[in-house]
Amino acid sequence: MHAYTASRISLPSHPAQPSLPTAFDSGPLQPVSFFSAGSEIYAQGEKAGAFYQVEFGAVRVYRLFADGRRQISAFHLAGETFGFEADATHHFFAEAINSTGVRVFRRIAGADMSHQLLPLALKGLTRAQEHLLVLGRQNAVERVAAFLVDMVERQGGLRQVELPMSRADIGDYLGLTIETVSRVFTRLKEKGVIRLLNLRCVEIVKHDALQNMSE
Amino acid sequence: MHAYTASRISLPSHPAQPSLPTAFDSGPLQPVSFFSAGSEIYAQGEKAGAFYQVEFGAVRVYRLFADGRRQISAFHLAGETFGFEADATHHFFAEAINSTGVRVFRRIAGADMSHQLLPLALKGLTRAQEHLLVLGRQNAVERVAAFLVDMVERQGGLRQVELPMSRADIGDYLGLTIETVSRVFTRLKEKGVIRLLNLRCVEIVKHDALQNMSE
DNA sequence: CGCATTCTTGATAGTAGTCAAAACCGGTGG
DNA sequence: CCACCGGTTTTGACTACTATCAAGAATGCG
Repeated sequence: MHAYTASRISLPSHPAQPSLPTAFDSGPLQPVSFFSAGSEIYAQGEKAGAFYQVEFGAVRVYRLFADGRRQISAFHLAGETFGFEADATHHFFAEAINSTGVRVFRRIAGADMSHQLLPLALKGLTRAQEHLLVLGRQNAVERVAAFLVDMVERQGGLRQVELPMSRADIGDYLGLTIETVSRVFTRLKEKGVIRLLNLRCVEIVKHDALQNMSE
Repeated sequence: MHAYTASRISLPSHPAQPSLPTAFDSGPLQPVSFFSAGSEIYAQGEKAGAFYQVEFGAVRVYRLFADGRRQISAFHLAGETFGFEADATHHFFAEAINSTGVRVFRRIAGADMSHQLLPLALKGLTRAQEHLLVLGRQNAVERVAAFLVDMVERQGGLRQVELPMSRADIGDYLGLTIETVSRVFTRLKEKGVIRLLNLRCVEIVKHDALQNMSE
C-alpha cells in the first residue's frame, strides 16, 4: 500500500540517473519505503543486506563522533543509490532529510548482483574522491561554490536549485560551521553570484563565477 | 624479464591483503611494471583500461589544482589495489613514491571482471569515506594520529611503522602544511607517544593514546 | 666530506570557529 | 487573513588554530 502510493507521488523522472539496469526491474517490483523528515533509514552498526535508491526526497549519510561532531559523507537525491558496504555492516547512519521515498533492493540469496553493483559503487567512489579534494584543500568560499555547482549539475543544470537540507547539514557536509556557511552565502549574494528566492531555493545568477570559485 | 625479477624482489607476503582471488592468477601471469621514485604510473585524463596491485614499494594517488595545491586522495602499500574508474578515464595522477613494482591487470575484452572488482571498489570506497571524516572534522593532531594508526594497521600492527612518504606527502594527504605535520610529530615525540627512529621510521610507544587522539 | 634537499623551529598573519544576540521565516491557530 | 511562536538563519565581536614566511638544523646522497 505504501509502495503504491509512493509510485503515484514520486517525481516524473530522475534527472541525472534515470533508472537502474533492467535486470533489477524484472520480477516483482522492489518495495518502496517511506521516511518522514529526520527519520532513520539505517544506523551505524546495523547489518547491511540491501542497497537503496531514492525515489523522491533526499537522504544524508553521516557519522557521529563521540563528542557530538558530525560529518555528512554524502547527500543523495532522487534517482541516486546508496547503502553499499564492503562488509556486512553499515558504517554510517542514513536519514531522510525531508519526506522521502526509498526503493529497497534486498540482496537475493545466491544471486550475483556484482555486475549491477559495480558501476554504482564506482560512482560512489568517484563522488567520495571528489569530495576529498574539497575537504582537503579548499577554503570556505570554494567549498560552498563546489557544493552549489554539484547541486546544479545533479538537478539538471537549471538556474534554480533546491537545497533540501539545512545550513547545518551543508556545514557538516563541507566541514564548516553553520555560521561560516551563512556568511559565505551572504557574500555570494552581495557579489551578485547567487540570489536566495527563499532559504531552500537558490538562483544561480553567475554560473561561471561560481564554477571558477569552486577550483 | 621485468616481471620475473619483480617476483624475486617482492616482499615475502602482503600483510593485510594477501592476494587477489585465484581467478586472476589462472592463465598467464599478469605483468609487473617497475617505477622509480617519483615516476608516473598514470596521469589524469589518460585512458583507463587496467587496474593495479602494488607488489612492493608505495604509490600516491593525487589531483593537482590550477594554483599548484595538491591533494593526495590515497596511499597504496604492498598488496593493495588501485586505479579503478567509473568511466574510461583516469581522474587522478598515480606516482611511485619510492622504487615500486606494480602488477597490472588489464581489462580482458569480453570478460566480466565485476565479480572480482566489486570487493576491491567497495574497499576503496570505505577508505575514501573514512578519510572524509578525518578531513572534514578533525584537527591537526587528530589527523596525524589517525594517519599513524591507519599505517600501523596496514602494516600488521607492529610497533614500528615505515613511512615511505615525505612530510610533504603526509601534509597533502591530511590537508595540512608540511610545517604543521612536522610540529605535530614534534609534539607527539615530546609527549612520549611516538619515537622517531629516523625520518621515515616511527616507533609507536603509546598506541592507546594515539588511538584516542585519532577520534 | 660537502652539498642539496628535507625537515624543524620561530614569528606573524589570516581564516574559520566560538559564543552571543538579533532577524527572519514558516507554520499554526485564532 | 493576520498575529504569534519556535526554530533556523544571519550578523557581530572575539578567539584559536593553522597557514605563511623566513631561518636554521639535520639528513642522506654523491
